[in-house]
Amino acid sequence: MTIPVSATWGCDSMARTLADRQDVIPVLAEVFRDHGFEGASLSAITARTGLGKGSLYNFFPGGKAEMAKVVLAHIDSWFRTHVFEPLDRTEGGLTAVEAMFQATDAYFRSGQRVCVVGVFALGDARDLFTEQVHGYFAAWVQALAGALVRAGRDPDRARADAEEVVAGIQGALVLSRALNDTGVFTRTLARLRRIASGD
Amino acid sequence: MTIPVSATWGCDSMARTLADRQDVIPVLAEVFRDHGFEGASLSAITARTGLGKGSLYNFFPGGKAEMAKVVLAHIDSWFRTHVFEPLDRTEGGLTAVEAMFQATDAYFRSGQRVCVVGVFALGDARDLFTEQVHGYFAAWVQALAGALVRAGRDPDRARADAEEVVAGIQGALVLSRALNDTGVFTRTLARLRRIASGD
DNA sequence: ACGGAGCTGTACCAATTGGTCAACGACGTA
DNA sequence: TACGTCGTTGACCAATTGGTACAGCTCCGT
Repeated sequence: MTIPVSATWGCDSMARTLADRQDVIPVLAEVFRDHGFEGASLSAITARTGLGKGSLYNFFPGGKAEMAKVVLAHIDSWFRTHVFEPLDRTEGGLTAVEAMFQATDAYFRSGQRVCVVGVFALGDARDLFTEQVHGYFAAWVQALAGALVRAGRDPDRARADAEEVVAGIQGALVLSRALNDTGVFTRTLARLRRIASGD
Repeated sequence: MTIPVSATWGCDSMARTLADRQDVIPVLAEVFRDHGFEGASLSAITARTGLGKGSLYNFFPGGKAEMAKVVLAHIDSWFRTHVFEPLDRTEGGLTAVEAMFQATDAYFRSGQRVCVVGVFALGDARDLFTEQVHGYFAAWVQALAGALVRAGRDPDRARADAEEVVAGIQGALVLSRALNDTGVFTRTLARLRRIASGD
């Protein structure tokens, strides 16, 4: 009945548990992305990850809530290193801003992939993960606004522009998914680029 | 135990069921708004509406799916009469556009209320109500783009602007809810107004 | 070779899910 | 006053939910 682990795995062992927990996180992210927090049932999670409940609760003793927290932390970390910190490091130019748009377009697959944090923000999950949901968007707006200020924009205007860009990205995700048209996302991103570069 | 219907209602009878079914729809909309489609459990619905499951299934034999369809139709109808049609009727000016922004701000309570269609669009429910989700946003973009064209804007530009405004509204809902700050919604709406009026 | 540590699948749990249905009782008519 | 109609209720259903417990397994250090 049961297949020996080594038969399907066959590598050295120490890395096993650590590697697996790490490897599972992106899969969990996809499940939460597709179904939201409430909709991500344990059966869906076990099916997509290929892990039994035992393993899942071994990795994440806190159950679904901990899985979601880890996923949010993983996303936050990705955006911090690939988007927020490059923006923070930028001096005068707008190349980091353009890099942000490219990273965003790639990450969300031109609107075919939805934002987990955005999905959480719209539902009940917001109140379970207030901190992380708030932190993600606040960090994004702040990083972008800072970069715009350093590019010479008026601080109030920079903050307003940053809010509009971040909101615009989220809205483009909603709209392109609703209309099932990646063109909407691409076009909206193009217009947001213009806003970011100061019209 | 049971209170006679006439004691709480006291009107003529023929209208009763019809009136009730109509009255329930906004309550259903609130439940779907708060919890999404999957999250709107029948127990939550019975609690908020005060109706037993029997009455619910008497009004909506199709169950949750029919309730959601009716809610979507109700929302669509509201937007058609209060937003889309005024936009369609407008001739040259932008007063209907400004009216749209005011109606939108009031409807979404400056971002404290979320868009049911947007919530559905991001989740599994999109594929259950493809038609209605698509129709709502397509109609909005089209009505707004038409008004902008009639106000003298280049058709391609008008469509891009309309997409950006509608997406921006949805994004502002996400962002203001995530940051728990209605100011974000108000500010973003102000900037979208500028886009709509041609910078 | 042995033993312990820890990963894994799975049976099981109470609670809840969406949905059904038969009995109840309020109503208008006669 | 009696009756038939019909909306309503809440118990009940199988299925599924998130979560627990545990026995069995593989693996590693000794």
